[in-house]
Amino acid sequence: MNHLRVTIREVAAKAGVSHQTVSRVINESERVSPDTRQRVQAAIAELGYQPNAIARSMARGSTRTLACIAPNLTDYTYASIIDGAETEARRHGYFLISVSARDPADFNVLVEQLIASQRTEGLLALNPYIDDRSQHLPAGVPTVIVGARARDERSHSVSLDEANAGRMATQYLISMGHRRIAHLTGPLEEDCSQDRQAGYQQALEAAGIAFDPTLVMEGDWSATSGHHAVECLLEDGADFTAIFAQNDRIAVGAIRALREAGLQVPGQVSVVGFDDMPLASYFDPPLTTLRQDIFCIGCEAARLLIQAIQQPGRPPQHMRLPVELIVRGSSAKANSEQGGDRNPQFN
Amino acid sequence: MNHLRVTIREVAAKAGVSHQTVSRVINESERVSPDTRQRVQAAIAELGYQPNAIARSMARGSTRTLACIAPNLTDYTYASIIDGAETEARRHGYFLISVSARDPADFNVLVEQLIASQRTEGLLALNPYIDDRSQHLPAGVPTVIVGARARDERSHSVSLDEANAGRMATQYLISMGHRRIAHLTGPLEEDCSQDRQAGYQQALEAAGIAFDPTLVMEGDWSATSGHHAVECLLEDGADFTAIFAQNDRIAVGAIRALREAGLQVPGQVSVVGFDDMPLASYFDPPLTTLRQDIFCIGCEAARLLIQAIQQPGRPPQHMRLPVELIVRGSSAKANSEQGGDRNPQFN
DNA sequence: ATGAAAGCGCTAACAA
DNA sequence: TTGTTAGCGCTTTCAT
Repeated sequence: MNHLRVTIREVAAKAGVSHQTVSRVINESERVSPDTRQRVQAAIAELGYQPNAIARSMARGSTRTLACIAPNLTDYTYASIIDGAETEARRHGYFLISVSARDPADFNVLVEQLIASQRTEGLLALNPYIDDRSQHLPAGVPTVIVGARARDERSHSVSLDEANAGRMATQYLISMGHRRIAHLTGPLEEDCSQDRQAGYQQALEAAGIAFDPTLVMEGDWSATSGHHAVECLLEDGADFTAIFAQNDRIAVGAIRALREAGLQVPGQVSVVGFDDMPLASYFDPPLTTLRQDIFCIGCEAARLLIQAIQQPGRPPQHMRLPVELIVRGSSAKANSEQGGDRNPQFN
Repeated sequence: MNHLRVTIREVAAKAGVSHQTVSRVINESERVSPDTRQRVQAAIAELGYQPNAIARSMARGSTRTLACIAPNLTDYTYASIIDGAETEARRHGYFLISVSARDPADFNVLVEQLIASQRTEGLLALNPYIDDRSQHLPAGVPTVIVGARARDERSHSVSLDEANAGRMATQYLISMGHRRIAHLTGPLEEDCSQDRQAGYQQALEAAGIAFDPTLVMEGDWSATSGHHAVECLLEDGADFTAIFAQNDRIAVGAIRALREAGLQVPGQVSVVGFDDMPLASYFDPPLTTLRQDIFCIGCEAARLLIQAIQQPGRPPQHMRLPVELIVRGSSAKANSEQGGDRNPQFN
């Protein structure tokens, strides 16, 4: 096997044309006679010629590659967004380089290596921290923020309608007769956690229920943090008949802790999660949760980014996708004899 | 902001040196006087110069980019391998382009676009189908097969010691007194499913238990397929006191189906899964499973691939990583009064 | 220690 | 319709 790759000029020589004509053929230009095209294509096939993508990027000044920076690549949410974005990108002839940034410093290094180096033409920033002093988005490069609010005048964004989602979950629990609703959040430095909490408070307010900050516990999205939050709540003698958890893993951890304390779900405490992760319906009890079309978020983000690349002057777009409440077994009507002033752990 | 990026020549002009000297500075060559270096670095900082990665790739003939083709990017197993590989690749100065190939045709297109176009220098093929007539690995390009056996004389591979894992799970159940052990596999066209099943059969044989093909059900890795497999087994009146499922999702589906049939887990049927996925310990009952260090598999795969790129003549390496049995609540000793000849569905 | 010249493989602009 | 000439921004000889 010939290790030296065949170039456009060798094809040209073989076909008896100039290298430019070969270029026209591989770029599907109309300005080539059918006969010439035929000969060039034959030469290409015979030599097994493949255009060199880097040389094309160089000559065109366009790499047809996007960058995606996420906190990690394994969380189902991030992985799904990336999968959606990758699929959509490829439909448009783009590739996606996905990297995980463990911290803001890492994020900045990656922006430099991927964007400033012009290796990629646009950036998908998944769930960046809101503190813009620690993470620097590149100026002058198309950027789509996913899962958080845009933080400047240039960036586009795609996210859920988080506040509305928070309201929906809370309203649902209120409609089931719950008035003491604990709230287990993700890291409050993340936009989505803040927005979901805002929705939670709005729903309480709308129902005339006083917001009780002692019922709010911050977590880190892990089941362990949900478990711990409920332990703390119970230790403090908190009084609640329902829990709204900001993701399904927190919900699952919370349910475990409730069980360990001898509380029944949903008999004594109802639990609502968020995400509708793949096995949400296989937990015991099956999780009531807010479903987001996470693959779609990734697709839309990639679509927006490619539009931004191809139409530079375009004003920033901000997409908000809806969520859907999926009612399963982890939530139920509040027990009427179980008053809001009795601590459920003593039932 | 100047949209036209600053080049090496502008830096050179500003520093009063040739562009080549700037090149030496950014490539950390020794052959530059401290004084010149200083001036160049000042000019770089002042102009905000960033080397163009594509031009460097072009000039060097090396893109420092790897390709990773996976069936999808969302399965926890694939996502973890990719995360591990990406992290390791970056430690070595490489980026990773990850794509999902929905079918073998897609796989071949991607190989062409990513490898043959010389956009990437090596390939990580996750769990490719064993049928090598449908998926064409590139010749002459460093390749590491992950999660399957190497299919040619050139490719490297990283995978679990699947057969041994299958034996371990089965031996464990046998040691708990089970003799009628059903086996729920993944798609049998995948190497790992075959190998795990081989281990299962070996363990039975070693224990003098006849292999009963009616106890083996093929699935597609989904919880639904596990659920369905158990339904079929029960409908057929199959006789078993334990199940070895080839992944945790299948196990979870199986447990659901057993419950629906009124069977207790692990009271009447023990279940062992595979993977130790993140919430395995949060299911009811917590899953007994085989844990694999999946992030490590990704790291090793990337390490091997980069070695293969940097030392072309290197003979193919084949790494096999161990698994670990994690005993939790879904498995228990076989009920002595629950004979091997009674159908558990009638208990 | 530094600079000049020659490409890497391709596309784009202009000629013919 | 086709060919010629210049680069793209950098690295790599080879001089000096």
